[in-house]
Amino acid sequence: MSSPVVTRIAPSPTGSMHIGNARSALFNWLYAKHTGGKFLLRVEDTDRERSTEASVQVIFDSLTWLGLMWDGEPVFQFARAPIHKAAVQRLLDAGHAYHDYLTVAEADALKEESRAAGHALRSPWRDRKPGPTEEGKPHVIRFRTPDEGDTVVEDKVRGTVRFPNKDIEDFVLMRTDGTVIYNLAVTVDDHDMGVTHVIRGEEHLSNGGRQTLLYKALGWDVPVFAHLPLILGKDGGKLSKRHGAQSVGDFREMGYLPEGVRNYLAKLGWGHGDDELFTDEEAIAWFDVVDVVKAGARLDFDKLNHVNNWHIRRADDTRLAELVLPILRDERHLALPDDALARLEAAIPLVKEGAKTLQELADLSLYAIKVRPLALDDKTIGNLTDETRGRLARLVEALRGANDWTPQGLQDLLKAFAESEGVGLGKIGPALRGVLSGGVQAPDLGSALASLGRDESIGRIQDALSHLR
RNA sequence: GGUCCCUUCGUCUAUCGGUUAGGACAUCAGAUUUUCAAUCUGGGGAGAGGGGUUCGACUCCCCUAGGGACUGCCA
Repeated sequence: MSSPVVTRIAPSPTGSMHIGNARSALFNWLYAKHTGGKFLLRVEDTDRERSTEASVQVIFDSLTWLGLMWDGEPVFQFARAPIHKAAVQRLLDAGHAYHDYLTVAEADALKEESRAAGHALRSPWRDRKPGPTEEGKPHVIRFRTPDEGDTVVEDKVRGTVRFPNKDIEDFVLMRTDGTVIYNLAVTVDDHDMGVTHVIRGEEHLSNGGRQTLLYKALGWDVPVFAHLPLILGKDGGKLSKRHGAQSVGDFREMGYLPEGVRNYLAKLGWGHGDDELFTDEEAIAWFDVVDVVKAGARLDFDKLNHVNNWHIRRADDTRLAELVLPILRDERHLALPDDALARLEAAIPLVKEGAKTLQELADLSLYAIKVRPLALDDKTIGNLTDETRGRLARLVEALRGANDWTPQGLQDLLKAFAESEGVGLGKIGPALRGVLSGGVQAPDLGSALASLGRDESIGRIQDALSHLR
């Protein structure tokens, strides 16, 4: 009965993709998936200064990494300039727009006057035909905003929002150089792309009024609008670099999983009862724009960490190992053994419960990929008393004979060994830990031994016993 | 200045006129302990203020205060 939903994300290439933009993309994606509709991408590259090939690529990369794949080919706004111009001409022909020969300075002065008079800018040129002096002179084309009445935006999250027309200025549609302005381009493109639901940041709410005016003047159906609350920084201010992260790339570098970011972002400004941690399938099944919250939300890394940890726990270990490996190799410049990937795969399931990010997962699994002989930290060296050395040597024998090389089996073996030595585990644990890990974090000893394997474990212990005297 | 939006624990939120105002993160205390975590148990913590409407308001209306967006020949 109702036409299929079409949503879109329309970022402009600025060199990075803001996380707020990413959330808009997510909500559009979720809503399209939820309704079985389409999610389109339009690159707003009309600002030729900033629109480099590289910054366009950032948009593709950011969305791809986030797992928000768009349907069909992306639309490039700049390429549609002739269509935009035709729309302006239609507006001109219908009397909804006019040529304005005011200079920038004159327009500024007039805005001041209008403001003082209690209304927005209305150019004298709206009812004046260019004379011989103006013919051929540079000028802009402005929209003829109605003087009376209100423009109403039926917003899915904010309800009915009315803008008095007298307070909406005769905004520019086409610049002196013949290129069109944002509001015109967006309206024409959204219409041509068949967009049914415009879901975007709250900063566009007042543009919703101007665009509604354009849709009506052009004789088109107005799409459903839904304006999302802003994402704020920890201090409640606008999210910026000083808050630690603001672009999709930042979050990626900090070691967040795309599904973790999706989950957290979805929770930021939208909710489904008490559900906090969920999969994409659940989010898609539950999502609806009418459930979006109105107030701006602060980005909280503690909560993000918690959400991300949940997704790391349920992520595939091979995938995690493949993500952690380059961090260790390329970011930390560590020399890795040939079987590094296999070692990481063995270690990750033992340590991932405590990892909030991939960076932490790298810290926690670092012990596993160290190359023998390990450099020992001072604390461990201090622990290697003659007494302890004797015990470790005897432990090596016990390990050689171990027939249950599993975390639990080895845990039991250690307990039994400590007992046979007549001491508590605390007497041998710290030294063994240091010798096995080289001083970095490692899981409990049974798990550490199990993940390292018999040869590597015994080798590391013997290295310590022989290399240090 | 004008227009518009917003306002429940520190943070994200639930509540859709009747609840001891619920949950999550964070925090605090305890348990556990071979590092760091993780885990378990328990605790503290909220309706911006003022008026209405109503038998009854966090919930509806108005005012004030505070925060934010827009007010570009940027998007």
